[in-house]
Amino acid sequence: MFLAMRAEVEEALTAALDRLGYPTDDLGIEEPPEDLDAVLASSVAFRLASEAATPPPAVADELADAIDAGPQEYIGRVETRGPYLNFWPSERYFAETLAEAQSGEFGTLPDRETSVVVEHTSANPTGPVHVGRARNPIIGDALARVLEYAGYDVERHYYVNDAGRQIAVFTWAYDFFDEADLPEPERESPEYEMVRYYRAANTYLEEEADEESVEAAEAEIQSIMQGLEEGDESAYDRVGEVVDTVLGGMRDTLERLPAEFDEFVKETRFMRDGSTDEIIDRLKNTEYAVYEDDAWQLDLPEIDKNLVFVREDGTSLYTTRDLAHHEWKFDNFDEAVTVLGEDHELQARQLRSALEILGNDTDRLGTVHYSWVTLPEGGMSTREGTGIDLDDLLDEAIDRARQEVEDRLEDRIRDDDLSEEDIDRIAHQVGIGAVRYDIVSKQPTKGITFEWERALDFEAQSAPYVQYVHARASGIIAEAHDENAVDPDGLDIDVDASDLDTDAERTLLREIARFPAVIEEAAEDLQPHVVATYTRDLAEAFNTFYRECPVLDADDETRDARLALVVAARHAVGNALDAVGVQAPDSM
RNA sequence: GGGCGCUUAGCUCAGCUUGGACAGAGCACUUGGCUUCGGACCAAGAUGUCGCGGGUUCAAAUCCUGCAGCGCCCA
Repeated sequence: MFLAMRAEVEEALTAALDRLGYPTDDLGIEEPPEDLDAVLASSVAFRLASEAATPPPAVADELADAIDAGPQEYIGRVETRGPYLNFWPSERYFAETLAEAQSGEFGTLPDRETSVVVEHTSANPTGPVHVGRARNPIIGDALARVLEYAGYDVERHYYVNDAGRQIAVFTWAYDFFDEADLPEPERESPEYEMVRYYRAANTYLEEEADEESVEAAEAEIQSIMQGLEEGDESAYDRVGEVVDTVLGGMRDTLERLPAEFDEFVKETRFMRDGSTDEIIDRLKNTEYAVYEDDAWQLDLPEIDKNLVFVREDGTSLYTTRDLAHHEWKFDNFDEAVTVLGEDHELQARQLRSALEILGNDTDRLGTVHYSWVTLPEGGMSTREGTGIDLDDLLDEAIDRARQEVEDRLEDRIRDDDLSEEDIDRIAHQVGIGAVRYDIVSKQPTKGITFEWERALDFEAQSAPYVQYVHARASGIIAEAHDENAVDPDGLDIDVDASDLDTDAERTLLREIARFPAVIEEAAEDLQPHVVATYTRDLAEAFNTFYRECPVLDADDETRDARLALVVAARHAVGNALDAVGVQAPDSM
């Protein structure tokens, strides 16, 4: 109802301004400070004061009178406080919020009939997924979920860099080294087994081999790359075997988050189908193309650095192939969103600019950048084998969560004997949830230094705090279910929201009402972290309500109204967690 | 050298896109609350040169500009 109320406030304010002969271009809509339980406010009076030659508070009063005159559904009353206009919700606002949130779909916005492809992770298939890049699948998956809630038709893609030099080196190494000479893998999983060849190759080329051996290896690596460039099927097969094996293992790790993909799109696909060559031809014919230092470049407007799109040796570059990739996205989807590390910032700007030059509407392209997770001693590298594997982080998180559950087992008030399976389930939900929540709740552009204690802190403003609210709400509903056979997914009782008249109940209902607007904002700005911030506010409102308002022991009318409120809160908190990819346990 | 990003309480972070009501949370610290639906909770207290300087404005954490520290990028 928040969205509807905001629309109504905008309309009423515009009409009032119009009637009084004021400009309506800037309504100054904002949210009121916390000590006011109004839902919306406006500071427009400040801006009109000089024009009206009247002090702001007087203008505000004048506007309030003008608005009062009109008919309203969700605006209960308008009051001024100094120069500010504050809008209080009507009884109907609360009643409809309560009714709307009885649905398990609460927070899902109407279908936009717009398809969007979310590309995320896209890490080079060279070895185990490490924590340095772990923000990508977590942010990317949350973003995809938020967009689905916002009514988009979403596909998740992983773009596989299978054409770069690193992969050619890897392919050469896979043939060159004998497994017997390699160290034991850190885990029994394909990517851990395979990365040994990759690391051995880099050590060999950089430190161990004599000049002659390096030359021989380089010749082989070059021939693999040339083979790909020329469409040699045997080169694709050799590279494909290595890439698919490593990727298979990485995929298993990502599924633990869970981050799943609808499609793994290979870079070589756009070499094989000729679209990269076509892009090169078209770029050469644009007015921005220059031939300098034996390479074809684009002299992009507003970007100092030229974009090289054909190398000296005639081969294409990563970005050239990515241009073909993006035109393919534009052919198949209405919008495209990409989650990229901060190191791709320049590339992304060049890509956008080049796509524009090629005649594409780049408003359809959205980009989210995130900073690395680093260790106190520095960055993480697959090649050097420095860093924390995501598998290890998740294992540790689950172990610590399990320990936490077991420690709390004795002083549980609720006598619902947890089985071994329950403990295992909770450990997974809480452990993985805590990791995801910690990452998704921060702005992606801020750097994170990884520290075990901090990453696995279950107190703080963390997932378990919010998950606990869901478990509490579920507990109450289950109990009510036992007593009255109510449907836990929505109460079919005739409920009057006006029975919910304490501050705690009203505050909770106002928080619940905001959820769809939060989804809309997160989707619009591609910022899933605002949903995480919201879950905390909602959880806090619920806990205050929980403390002050007994549900099952209240008199019949109040009990039914409060039960409906608990159902609504459960849907809001459950779906908000779901939107950022954190599981909502029914018990913990 | 050039470009992009970050800097808010002792610590971890919201708020900045669209300037507006005393800058908000959590952790840690002090205190109170379990015969009551789940204490991974609630309530109260204390905590700030919003990196530094200048500018625009009735009004700046928010916009512009210079600088510093850190991170990243420049076939």
